[in-house]
Amino acid sequence: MTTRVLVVDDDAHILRAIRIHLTACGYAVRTAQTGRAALRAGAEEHPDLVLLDLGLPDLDGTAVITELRSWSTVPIIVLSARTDGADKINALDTGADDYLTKPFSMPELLARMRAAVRRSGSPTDRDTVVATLDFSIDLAAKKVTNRTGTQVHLTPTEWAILEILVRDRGALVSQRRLLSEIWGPAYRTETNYLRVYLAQLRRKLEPEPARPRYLITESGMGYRFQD
Amino acid sequence: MTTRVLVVDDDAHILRAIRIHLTACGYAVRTAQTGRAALRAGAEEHPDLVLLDLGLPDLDGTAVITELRSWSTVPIIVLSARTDGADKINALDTGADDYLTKPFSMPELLARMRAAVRRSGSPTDRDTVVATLDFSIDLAAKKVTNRTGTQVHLTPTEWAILEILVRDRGALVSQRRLLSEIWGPAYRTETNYLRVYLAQLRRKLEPEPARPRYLITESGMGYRFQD
DNA sequence: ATGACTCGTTATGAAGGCGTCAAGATCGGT
DNA sequence: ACCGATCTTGACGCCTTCATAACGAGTCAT
Repeated sequence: MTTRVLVVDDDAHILRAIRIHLTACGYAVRTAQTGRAALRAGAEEHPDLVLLDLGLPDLDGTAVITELRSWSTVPIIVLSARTDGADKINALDTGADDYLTKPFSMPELLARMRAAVRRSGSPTDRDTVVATLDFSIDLAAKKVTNRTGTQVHLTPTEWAILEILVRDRGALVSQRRLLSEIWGPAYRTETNYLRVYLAQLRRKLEPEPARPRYLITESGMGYRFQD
Repeated sequence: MTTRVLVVDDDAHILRAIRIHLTACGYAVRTAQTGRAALRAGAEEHPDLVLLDLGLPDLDGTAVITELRSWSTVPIIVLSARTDGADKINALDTGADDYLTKPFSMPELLARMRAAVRRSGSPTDRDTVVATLDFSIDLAAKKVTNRTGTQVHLTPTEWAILEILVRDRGALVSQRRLLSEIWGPAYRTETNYLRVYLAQLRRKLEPEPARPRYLITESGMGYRFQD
């Protein structure tokens, strides 16, 4: 679930510096040095975010924005050495989401990237539906639908547990984390609660509650949601 | 369809200057000089955009952002005299969409406002008419029609609740969000109100008010409009 | 085999949430 | 000032949900 960033700049040094920083912060980085390469990479890889320098050798920066915007709503943050106000306004009105003037501070860029990704993530509601063979879970609508199409009713606690497990689907979630997040840190040792609620969830979701396919127990460690 | 902007700043001069500029550009401007007034105005008027100064007399600016973000996704642009990088990052991570340092150029602010509104605008509006087997709701005309074709009369509060539920039809809407959007953040815990009005809506809309088909209660979490 | 341990399952009293009704309070128009 | 519509507020009984305990099954080391 890493965020994929397309970085476009004609200066190989800057490109390298940004790549190192972003990779260290957990982003998957793809780079392009020309406008055409940027458009190709955008179409091929559908990045979650674009960092765009306006001073490209082949195409005007605003042309890249226009072209991208003709088919995509991916957030675009412009990085530019031009301090001219008209450039800023032009880029923003063409479809850019944000505009930073070089030199900028790396922490600020990272904060603006987080803000841009956060914005683009929620309203579109794409990744919020997790479907299996037997049921599907809509995290945004807080809705679980059966294979027959009927809705499954979950209590607040059941939903809280399922939500954590599904958000980190595939990964092992420790009992401690579940208990701390739902009941509070003081209940870290009440593993009893988890057994009760996991049983209820299995009865409601699993085709064969006695032999769980999705809500897996890792004995002594925690639980895992498996697709 | 003019864009309504809430401008928050403790300095009356700046407030006045911004108001004049924005009004001249076709925005509908509402102002607030304190954090509390801002939160009240936000809940009452549902602005399309918030311009927020961080240096308020009563509340910390980030507290205002947090409170707004607990129930609203309205774009927030922070205007601040603080040039400190940490403030910027903090505000952005709390939920702000953009951050401008004073003094800023008016054209740039306007361009960033256009970008923020553009982003937030379109993805939410779906069909304005929602029809079920028993009634149909016209969100644009604010009208509800019975199966027999007669119009159902709703009070303003009833309509406000129904509108929120129908706009996010299928999704669970938390009690907190309903109360914050309609009565204001201070009424977050008055779940009593919701019970009364949901009962009234059911009596007017449901074929069998005792056994709701459309206005579903999710105990402990919120309400859902089901098609 | 025994005991220690973890897990799944079920049952139950208590607490809190919910629907309902009805009586004041408030507001707006005549 | 009056009246109707609307909103607030409190009280009551029902129902859902929660915490908790008890018990059986499986696993592992001794």
